[in-house]
Amino acid sequence: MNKKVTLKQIARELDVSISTVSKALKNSKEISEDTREKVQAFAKLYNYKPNNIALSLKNRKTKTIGVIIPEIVHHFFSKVIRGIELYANNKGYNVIVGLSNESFDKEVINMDMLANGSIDGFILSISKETLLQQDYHHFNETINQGMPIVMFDRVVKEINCDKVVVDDFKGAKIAVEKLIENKCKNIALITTKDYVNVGRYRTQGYISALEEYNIMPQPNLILKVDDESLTEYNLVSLENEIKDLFMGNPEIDGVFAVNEIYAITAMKIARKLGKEIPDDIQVIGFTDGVLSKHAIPGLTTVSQHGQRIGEKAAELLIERIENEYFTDNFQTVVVETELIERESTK
Amino acid sequence: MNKKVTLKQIARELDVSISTVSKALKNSKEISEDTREKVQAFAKLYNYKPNNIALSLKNRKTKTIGVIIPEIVHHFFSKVIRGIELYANNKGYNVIVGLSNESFDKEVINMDMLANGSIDGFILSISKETLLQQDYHHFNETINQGMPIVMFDRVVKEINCDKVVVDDFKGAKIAVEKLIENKCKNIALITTKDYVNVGRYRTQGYISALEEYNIMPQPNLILKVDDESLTEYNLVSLENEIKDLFMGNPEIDGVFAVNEIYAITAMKIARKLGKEIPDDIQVIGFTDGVLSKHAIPGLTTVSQHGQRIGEKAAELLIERIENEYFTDNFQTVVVETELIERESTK
DNA sequence: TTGTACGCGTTATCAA
DNA sequence: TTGATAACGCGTACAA
Repeated sequence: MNKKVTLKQIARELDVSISTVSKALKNSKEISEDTREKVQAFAKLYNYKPNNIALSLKNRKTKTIGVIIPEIVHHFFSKVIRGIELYANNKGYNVIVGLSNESFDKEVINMDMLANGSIDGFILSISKETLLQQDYHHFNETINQGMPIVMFDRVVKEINCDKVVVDDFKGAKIAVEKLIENKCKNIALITTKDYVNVGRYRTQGYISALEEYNIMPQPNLILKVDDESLTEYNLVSLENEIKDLFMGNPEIDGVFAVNEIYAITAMKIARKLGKEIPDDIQVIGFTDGVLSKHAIPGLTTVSQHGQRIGEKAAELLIERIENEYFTDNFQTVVVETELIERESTK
Repeated sequence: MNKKVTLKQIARELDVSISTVSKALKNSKEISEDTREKVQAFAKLYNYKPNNIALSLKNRKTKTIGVIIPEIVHHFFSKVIRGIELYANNKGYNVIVGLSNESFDKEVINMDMLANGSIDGFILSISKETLLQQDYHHFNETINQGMPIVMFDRVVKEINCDKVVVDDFKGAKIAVEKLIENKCKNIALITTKDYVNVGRYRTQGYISALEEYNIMPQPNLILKVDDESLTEYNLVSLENEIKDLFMGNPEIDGVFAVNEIYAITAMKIARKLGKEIPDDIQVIGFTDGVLSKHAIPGLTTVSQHGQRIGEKAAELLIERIENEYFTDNFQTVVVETELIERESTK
């Protein structure tokens, strides 16, 4: 077992000083060709690589990005991570991932673990519990210590930092407009409780589209799903709520749902109730994941371009890290959505 | 902006030595109650936290695990990561994620980046390209440098290390036996090319189940999907291959597919060809992801318990790290599969 | 009770 | 051309 070699060991072995070795490996002109070759050959033989930790300590830079997300078993978030990885790796950065699991405490603990020197900056999406409690002190403290943060998707106006968001409002509006243009007269909305701001914006987009066409929003057509558990979708209760929605409003001929699960479940329930898709009811979801693509019929969805969001977030963060201006000029980048049409609409 | 405080700054401020501060913060009896309180109060005020990097350098331990996987936008792998995170965080470890994107080069580069001091050990699943080339030198080099590795799912017998695998053979066998018991007479297999060993084992399980029941495996019922791109499923060509399979063998009344996508696609094609599921054809897949759960009809699958695999891998790795025996006694842990029955079988 | 000195691995500056 | 020294931040054995 050949443990990792250090400069010191090479120096001892070759009977020169540590700094000579260091310089020789950097091809410094100060060192004679002779020793340079000798050192480099030896280093190559023993596969010398500088120790990242020592470099981090010296440079006060870790070349590592911390990512905190609520959940990783989730198509959107994993796409974002892929985007972050892609961009960060290209720039020579590593990515450390922490999961908040939608919990405030875990979010704080994870950030604490990483904020003490392990990383150069954060990319994060806020947990539901944090949004609910509206306690954002940990973000501000981190920023105050000179550690830049970029938020994505679930962002919050109370914090001053770079942000990358989807145009939830516009994405939803375009989707609902599509349904209206497709002759839907009674369009239901299946959304989250209002404290999840992306859900709120999408709800507003829905209403705005209706108003655009002088359609009066009907409160009874709006279902705000009660997901008390925060993390796991309770399928049975979701199905029941949607069933009640359809049974109570048989005139529904279009559905806009703020995520894939809601949309897929709506399709399932509709068909159980004897409705054909898209003939009787047209459905559009949000988030272009595997479910939408492989559903039968294929689900028309608003794609968020998760990977692009990740890349952009990484770009903003690395920009700040490398230029060391941490305090002003914050931007909010909007990544456009795209309506991907499949068979659940006409 | 209050930059992070160090021991040195506290010492200077309070006009004591650095080591006094250090000891005081550790509640050492050596230090007088007086100074202890003074120091602790000051530290608390300025929110002192020891610098992880400095600790890592000193202790030669980073308390960080490196995870290299081929792809993160993938239900199974993200579940494994969740399991790793869960266990690792509990033990005070962080998780750094690298994506090989199924490429040999990226796998090597990513490991190189992390192996130089950034982490204490690896958990990884081998990329398809690496499996194809059968070049495993980077794993051995890493191990030889005293860095422990735990492999999961896509493992390889050539490397001596701890492994966590699914019993692909048994899982497949049980699935196919189920089909046979359900009166299927002509069971097709949709699998990968043989160099993906999990596909190979599942194929063997399929054959073994047939033989158990004295059924002669029919080569024309076995489809080895040609996924040249390695990373992205080419849906159209997949659909065509499956269509040819069904058209060429109308007697097929059961399908076992080695992953979700193959299974879902098989269901889709079967129905396009006018077959009812499960009445005309019963289908079982492998990997219990969102697709299986939300498909209509729900897909019966062999669940791999990804999260448990991740937890176990983390446990094995941390065990080695903390006990510093890196060279022998390697174990291969088999995580049992479970057949989850839904509506695609009778 | 407090402080000094050293080492973790590296690089940069300055001295020889 | 080479080497010694300091510094990054911390903890600890040992000296005062």
